[in-house]
Amino acid sequence: MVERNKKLASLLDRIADFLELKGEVVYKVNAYRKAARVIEALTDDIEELVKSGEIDRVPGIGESIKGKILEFLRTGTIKKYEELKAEFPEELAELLVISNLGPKTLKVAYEKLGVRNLDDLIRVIENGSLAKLPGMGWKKVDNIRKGIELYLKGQRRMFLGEALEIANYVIENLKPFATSITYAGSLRRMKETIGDIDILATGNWMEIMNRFVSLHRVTDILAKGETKSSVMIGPVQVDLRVVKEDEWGSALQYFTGSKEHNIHLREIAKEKGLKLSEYGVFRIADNSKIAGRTEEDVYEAIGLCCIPPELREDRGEIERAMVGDLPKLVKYDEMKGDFHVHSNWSDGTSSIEDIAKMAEELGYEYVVISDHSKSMKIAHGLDGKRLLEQVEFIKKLNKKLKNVKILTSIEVDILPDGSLDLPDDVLKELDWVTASVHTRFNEDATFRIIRAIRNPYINSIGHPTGRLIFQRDSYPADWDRIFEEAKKYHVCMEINAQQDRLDLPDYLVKKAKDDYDLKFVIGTDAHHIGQMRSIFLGVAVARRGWLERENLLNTWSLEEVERFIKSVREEKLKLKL
DNA sequence: GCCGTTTTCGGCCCGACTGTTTTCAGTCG
Repeated sequence: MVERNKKLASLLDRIADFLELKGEVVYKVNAYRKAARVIEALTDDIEELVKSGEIDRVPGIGESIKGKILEFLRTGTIKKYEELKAEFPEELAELLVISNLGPKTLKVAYEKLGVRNLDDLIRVIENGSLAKLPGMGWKKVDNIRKGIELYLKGQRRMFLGEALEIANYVIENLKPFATSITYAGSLRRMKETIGDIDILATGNWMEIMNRFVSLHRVTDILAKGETKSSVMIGPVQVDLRVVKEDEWGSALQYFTGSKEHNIHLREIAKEKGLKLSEYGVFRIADNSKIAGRTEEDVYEAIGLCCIPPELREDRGEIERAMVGDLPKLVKYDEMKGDFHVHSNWSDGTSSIEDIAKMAEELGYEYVVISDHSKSMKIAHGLDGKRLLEQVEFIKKLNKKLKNVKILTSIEVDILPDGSLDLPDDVLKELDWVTASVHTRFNEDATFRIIRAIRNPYINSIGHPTGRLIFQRDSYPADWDRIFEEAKKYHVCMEINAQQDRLDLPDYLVKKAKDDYDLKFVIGTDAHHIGQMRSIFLGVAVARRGWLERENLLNTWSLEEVERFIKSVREEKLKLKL
């Protein structure tokens, strides 16, 4: 995420909060919110866009907000924000994230009861004065109390992999009783983290709902009805909805989202005299239903081709679907190899033979064994001598293997000065070389990565941002410069498929593809053969990054990959001369 | 505040639920 964009977005968000508290018209508030989302999603620094004049073409940013952006770039803040901050306590706006407590209620509590922060709010709930306000009552106050409890617990999102496991458990157990059943929401869009799980089914609602709430792993039943039930499975909320067969497509479309995608879609429907809801597509004129049974029907009725769930974030996919020009995304079942697996030669627990066997089982043509290099002492990293022993070992093993080839490799450490942890005369013996940063996560890594990219034997950068989801942010880095250099030196970006990495993240994948036409490799970074199965998480990131076959080496045959490696090495040696 | 092969003004996504209402406001997804 571009740091400056993030700061600007949060400032605009806060202005929206204050305006909402002030009672401004909702459209004005929404305009600021939308602009904040748009700016946050930009992969280019907002200052660059202003300089180049491209800012005028960014949807959702008009004269007024553009003026505030200029002001922000000039002064580091926005006068309107400072004024509003003088009018309302900042802490008050923060309370808006509490469920069941909206701006209207909060405004009245502030004006009539002097509520300025969470402590004040709890106090007026306890002493009953909030319930006495006009339009309020004990039930509303009770719901706000529940909202506060949730807020204090700090709702944790979960990894995509965790959510999929739970969703699949529910679906497997309900499948025998449903005509159709699948997961929807951010899970179906394969977002990197998931809040709660939405499952959609058709069939006999009573049977399905009964089975659902009595699943073994259910720890709490929150609600049970004809169309919607909610349970807790451990700390995770799972919602199940049962819909009619002829509403399956529109319901699936609606519940898959994203919200932004759906809003944009409905605007387009409206322009065409249509109305889109979870119940179907209707002609506004006579309220007749023209689609709803399948998602394809729904999109088609609005004049679009069906958009893969991973793209539904309103980042240009709707415009592309209107002209029938969606990317042909890589598919989950077309992976022909894994570019990053550790063996028991370093810190992995599986033998190279077992890794080969697993690769065969997964239907691969090749697997890249890349252990750690020597400076990773904790991981028993390989020095030059042991690495060359491993290369000899693999050469012999390859002669015995029939269906799969092991490519020799190393995950060589990029040292603090940008040099590599192994000499070139060792690296040149390998089929593939991945270079990764494993130290000094707080320092800007741009020059280190660029120096590594310029090495003639490097093929890819491993987990390029170094982030750990929920745990550690990316180190600061100038991705434009890195991608530019990677393009010049034919270096691929890894999409690391470990569930807590997913690195490169989807938005940078899209940027690297769109702006620099880079190539990518998915590596599971497996330390045990079981983890090789998680490659689908990497494919999900690739799809969310709009990748097609030509962008992703894993979809290529062994022959294509070897040809690519050979030509790239020749090119790079030429550059060196 | 943004936006325009219906427009430079007058619109702005759709529906459900809840609670406090006697016709609707607030909140949510």
